[in-house]
Amino acid sequence: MKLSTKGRYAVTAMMDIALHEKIGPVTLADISQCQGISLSYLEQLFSRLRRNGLVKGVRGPGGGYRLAKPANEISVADIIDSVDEQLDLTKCGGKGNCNKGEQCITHQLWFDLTCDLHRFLSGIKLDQYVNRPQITDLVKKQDVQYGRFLNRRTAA
Amino acid sequence: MKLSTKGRYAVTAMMDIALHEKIGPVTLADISQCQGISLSYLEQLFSRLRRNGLVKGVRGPGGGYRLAKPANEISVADIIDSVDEQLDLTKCGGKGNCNKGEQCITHQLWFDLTCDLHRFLSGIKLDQYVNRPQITDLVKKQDVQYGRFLNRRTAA
DNA sequence: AAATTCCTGAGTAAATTAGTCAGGAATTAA
DNA sequence: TTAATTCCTGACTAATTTACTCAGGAATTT
Repeated sequence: MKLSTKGRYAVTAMMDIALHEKIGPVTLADISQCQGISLSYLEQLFSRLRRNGLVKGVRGPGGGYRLAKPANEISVADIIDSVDEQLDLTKCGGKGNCNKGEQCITHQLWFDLTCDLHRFLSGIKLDQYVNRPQITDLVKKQDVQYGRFLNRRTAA
Repeated sequence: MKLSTKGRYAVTAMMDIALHEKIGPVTLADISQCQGISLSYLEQLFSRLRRNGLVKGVRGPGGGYRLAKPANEISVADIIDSVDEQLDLTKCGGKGNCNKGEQCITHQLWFDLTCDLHRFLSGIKLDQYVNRPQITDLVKKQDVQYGRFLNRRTAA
């Protein structure tokens, strides 16, 4: 696990999709424009999110990305792990050979911290933010601003 | 706040000092050798740790660095904030102008997350690890291995 | 058939991390 | 008082990661 802007981009994009689940698939082009992330970079990130089973791609007009499972089953930890592919803070990848084959003095600290942090971020699911009026209002407003989903009938 | 290898280096180094508080100041040369971090990089990091009031430098032979306050008053968050100088995960630095002057849809999420994470890492103090037999044993063993503190009388 | 969108991979630019080098300032011990 | 030790500073470089660009193909819808 690492915590940097890359993971933030991924979570932001996933949130955008989660917030529009009821409308239908969300295109990367839309996310790119509305969230200010380059399209190609999003494609890189989504390639990983897809391989990790967090999203499903739908091709063709009207297509885009949807969540591959319910929003209450996708955690911030899942997303960050998908794009950063680092599961822990230890130098040694949890093996305990961080200092010339032996444990370094902070191995235990990082090991514990990784567990705690992972547990913590695993507890934060996408759906926790999806239904806050504070956020849904903001989303509606911004969708109008960007002219999103204008000629789309709401999906099943 | 960011969570990367830079912060890990800093925490590792601080732990090394905390673990030897009773013996006396710890030199960056020692830390460099024992923890496998380049001396000059350590100097960069300690420049910040010093300016942030976490360590005190003691010059001259027998010198080194000590903690500027008790180990139970120094948290992992303090250390990471010192070297990474980023207090939050939001794109906008907490200002809420992340998307063309307005809040982006994930502002609240990052804002909350930052608070939680900060609180969490603030709760982990250096002294929590200093007295674990598991760790002190390891330290003693490695100190012998590296020939540390051989001709030093234990300090006050 | 044409438009849309995902999807892939290779390549580049920018930022951050990590390390190198050179030299000076304070302190201790011989 | 000299020499050794150690902090301390700043400028520079290398490596890695992050972010972006470009080009083109595959599936799907209209």
